[in-house]
Amino acid sequence: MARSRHSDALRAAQMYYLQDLTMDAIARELRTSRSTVSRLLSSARETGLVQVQIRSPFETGPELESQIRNQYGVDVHVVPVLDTLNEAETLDRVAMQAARTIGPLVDSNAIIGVAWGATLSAVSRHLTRKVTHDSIVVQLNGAGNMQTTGITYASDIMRRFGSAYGARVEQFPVPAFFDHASTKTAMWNERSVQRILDLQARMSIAIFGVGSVDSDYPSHVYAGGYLDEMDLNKLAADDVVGDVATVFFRSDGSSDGITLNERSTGPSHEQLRQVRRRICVVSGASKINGLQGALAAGLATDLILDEASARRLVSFNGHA
Amino acid sequence: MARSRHSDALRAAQMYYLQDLTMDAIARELRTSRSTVSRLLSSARETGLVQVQIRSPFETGPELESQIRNQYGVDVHVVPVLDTLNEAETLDRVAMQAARTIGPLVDSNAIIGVAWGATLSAVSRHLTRKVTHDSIVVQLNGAGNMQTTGITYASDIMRRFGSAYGARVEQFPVPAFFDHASTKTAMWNERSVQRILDLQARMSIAIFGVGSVDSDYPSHVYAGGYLDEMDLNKLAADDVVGDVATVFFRSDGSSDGITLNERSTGPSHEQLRQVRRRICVVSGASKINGLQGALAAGLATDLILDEASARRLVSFNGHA
DNA sequence: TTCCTTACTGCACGTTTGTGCAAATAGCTT
DNA sequence: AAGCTATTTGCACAAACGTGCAGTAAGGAA
Repeated sequence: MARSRHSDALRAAQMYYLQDLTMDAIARELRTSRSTVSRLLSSARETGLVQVQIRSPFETGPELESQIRNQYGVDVHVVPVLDTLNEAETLDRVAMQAARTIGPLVDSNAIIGVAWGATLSAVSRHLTRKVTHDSIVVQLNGAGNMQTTGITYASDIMRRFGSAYGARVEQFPVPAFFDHASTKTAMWNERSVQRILDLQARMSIAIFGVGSVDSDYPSHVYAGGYLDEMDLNKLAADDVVGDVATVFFRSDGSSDGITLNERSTGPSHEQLRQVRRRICVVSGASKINGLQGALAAGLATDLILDEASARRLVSFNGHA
Repeated sequence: MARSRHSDALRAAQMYYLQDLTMDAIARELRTSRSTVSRLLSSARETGLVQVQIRSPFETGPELESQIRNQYGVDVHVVPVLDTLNEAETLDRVAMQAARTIGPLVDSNAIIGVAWGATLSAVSRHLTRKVTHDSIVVQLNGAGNMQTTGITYASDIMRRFGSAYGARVEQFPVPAFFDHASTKTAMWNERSVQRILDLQARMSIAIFGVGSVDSDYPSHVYAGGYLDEMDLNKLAADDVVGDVATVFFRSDGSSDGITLNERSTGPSHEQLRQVRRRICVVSGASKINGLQGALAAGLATDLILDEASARRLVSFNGHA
């Protein structure tokens, strides 16, 4: 029976983590084999029954973190990685740690806004389960583009978030950018769209990466058929350095007069800043410019990034 | 340098618990040996840098817990132990789990009231370290008796609490019971005593066991030279079933008219009930009667006890 | 400098833990 | 009941881990 399985996992977890017994001893008490106990414990970790937290007492923690914390006023988690790892490995490690960091922040009745992109995709693959009630995962911005509807890619991300937290998933079935601002206006009056916008307005957590215009490894937005050449030229002319959820900004955080934003489906920066917890995940030193702009715009309350980027971010501001 | 040691421990902990690397891999990244990493991780756990939490989603948890929760309105943690273990082993396991359960509740600026006794002694030996600021550990009741000052015994407990949480320790250098109520009145007007009483009045957490009159394994209070035969007779005549911090109560939780309480140095039940978190630790089925009285008196907000006792507590009330 | 004390490191060994695989069991369908 | 599929279990082996011990480095006193 599934009932006893769950409660066995609980007992095993208590004995293992709280009483420091060996799996062997636990197996004897539960009258089962040691390997079953090993699996019970795995599933206990997997389902979020056991939560490992690292509370970095930041008065003594690495000064990198407190430096960033002070400069930008965000709660920062630096992920230690060797500088020699390649982008993909780094992303994987950052994503894994981001997923575990996000876990404790998610709670029942949360409305979780989720963007899409390579970073979020990686994060979504490492989420640890956690039981919550009446939570909702809502897509922050449309994912359709000129070639595909982009739906499957973004919806995979959303689905993983939803199933990790037992939350209802609300997709946003619109393109990333409209061709005409007037179409957006029209759509924004549709009740089906308003339902999503209403959820977004009530978000308690938002999770996103950043796009950076000059990334070596350009974000999907800049390379994936979402924008045509004219759009890209206009972005350059407007001094855009990056985006969050397909809404663009300049290095100083400003975004006034960037016309492309009028056709974008992501939440305005003003709206985003209303959200209580705004978690930004960044991996890869090439995103520095975008990240700097996003921080200047005050888009994040929590920042999770790799050590190399953290270093560059500090020196970036240091001699700027 | 101690600096790099601490931050290595942090990095190692992040890599081990958040990125799922093996100690071997971490050792290579930190350019040290695997055994050093093992030790770094031990110290990270030891110092509370890593915190393992088990969040029992009680809608599906063992019904024992929710039954007690509903009957007595306390937050309960049942410690799984085989019924066949002896008292000492059970106490040890309960104490270990109690210590880990208490950890997350202790915070900076806390004033922690601590009683003494076999249970608290065991708990104090298993506390996990946690860095806090400006916390104070204050002794709940005097420990002197007719034969000894009881100071070393109780003060060991206090000292362990203090050093685990980096808290200042405030002992209460009075006997457990005065011979004359008038002496107590006099002492209670002394400024040195008032300083302690003032701290007690501002406690945010209180931690105590229960004494049970008919325990097979009688509490120190009933056997240790604290009370003479006349006192014990009077307790029996008053229908006393147990005590918390040397303040007695009856099975229904009442304590009016128990004259011995006028000579006791522990906090009155009324005062104790003012404390936000009141954590009661109980091990051993023979304490059921005392525990039942303590719960009836509403002395605890949190209860940590072994499974066998939990079962007896439920059936006790079931056919009562 | 030399000697002493203390704390840390890596090795080697025994213990503990994860996991592929085959057997067993449970759940369903016909 | 039989037959099928999907899980779950225990075994056995390899991988990962903890710890006593001896060697080494880092301070401190004479």
